[in-house]
Amino acid sequence: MATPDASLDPTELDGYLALIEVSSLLRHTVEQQLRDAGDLSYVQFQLLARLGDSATGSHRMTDLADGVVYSRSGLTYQAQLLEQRGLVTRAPSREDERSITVTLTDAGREVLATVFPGHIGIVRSLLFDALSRDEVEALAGALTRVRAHMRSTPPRSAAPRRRKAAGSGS
Amino acid sequence: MATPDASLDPTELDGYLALIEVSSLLRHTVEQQLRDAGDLSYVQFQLLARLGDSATGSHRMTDLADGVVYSRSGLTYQAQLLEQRGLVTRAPSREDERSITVTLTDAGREVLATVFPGHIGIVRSLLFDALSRDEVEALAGALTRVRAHMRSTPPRSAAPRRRKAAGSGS
DNA sequence: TATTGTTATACTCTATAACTATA
DNA sequence: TATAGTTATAGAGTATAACAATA
Repeated sequence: MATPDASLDPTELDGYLALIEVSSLLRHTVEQQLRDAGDLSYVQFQLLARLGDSATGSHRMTDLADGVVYSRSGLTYQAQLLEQRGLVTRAPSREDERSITVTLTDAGREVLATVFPGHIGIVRSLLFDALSRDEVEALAGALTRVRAHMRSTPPRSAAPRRRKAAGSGS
Repeated sequence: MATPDASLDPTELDGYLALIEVSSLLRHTVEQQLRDAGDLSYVQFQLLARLGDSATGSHRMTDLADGVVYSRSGLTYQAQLLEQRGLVTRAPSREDERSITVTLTDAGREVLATVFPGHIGIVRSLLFDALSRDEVEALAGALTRVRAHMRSTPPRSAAPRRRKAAGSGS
């Protein structure tokens, strides 16, 4: 068998398959927990968490979209759901009237706080309890590298808000 | 306790966040490639690949469901789509008339072959090109450990009456 | 009665395109 | 014209429960 670019050695293949299964199972388990504990989808949780991480508790819609890799309409949809539940507010920005500033409410922080311990508990028990300290560091190190690589790699279609240069006459 | 179970140290947190983003992006990119190259969803690809890995090219529905973590109805849905496209056949098993044996067709193998190089190419360029050999091994090692741990951990709620012991390989 | 699988159905989520409004 | 966001809409995917058939 040849080993051209389009192949993986056994270690790589195993790593890839393990990554898929691990992330899949972790995601699945976490989603259930989030649903049970706070009636949140994973995306909704990510949005709230992102707002919670911000010093102001706010972000523009566009900034929220970046990193969650979603279509704008998808973000609008999720933001509406969160707003309806009173977990965030949406208000036009004064600096740029085109922008909408999304802000975490107290209720939003509460839900986040309610959900967080269980979330972390799952990540710990499912992901990290199996690993030694060295392995944790190796894993984090490798994945951080990969993440940086991915971020710097032209995603060929996940461009933030680039219109597709679809040839002639749009 | 200063560091209770329900918390993660910075390295762990970073590792977790990196895992989420990496797997998410990888999945997203691969899904597009599979869609473009073979009009397959990731789940459909997984099912075909699983059949392709089998010596006989066949599996029972139940065996296919295991490891893809889906509901049975979800599997039926996907299997129907694949059958309609002629990529698999479904036939009752003679050993156990309750079981359905799903078998990869030549057309299925063809699609798999068409799609595979691009798939692998993405995994390589996105995931492994950023890592040294040592990192690849460390990543694979850690994730393999985690996977084994997860497989041996009671899914806490995804087990109606599923008492299937014996963790299998791969 | 337990297991294998299907069907019916409802729902969530995502993506595309057309649209409004501001820069 | 380009950017920020929404709306309309359509489709894929998933889960649950009821169901039939075999062990």
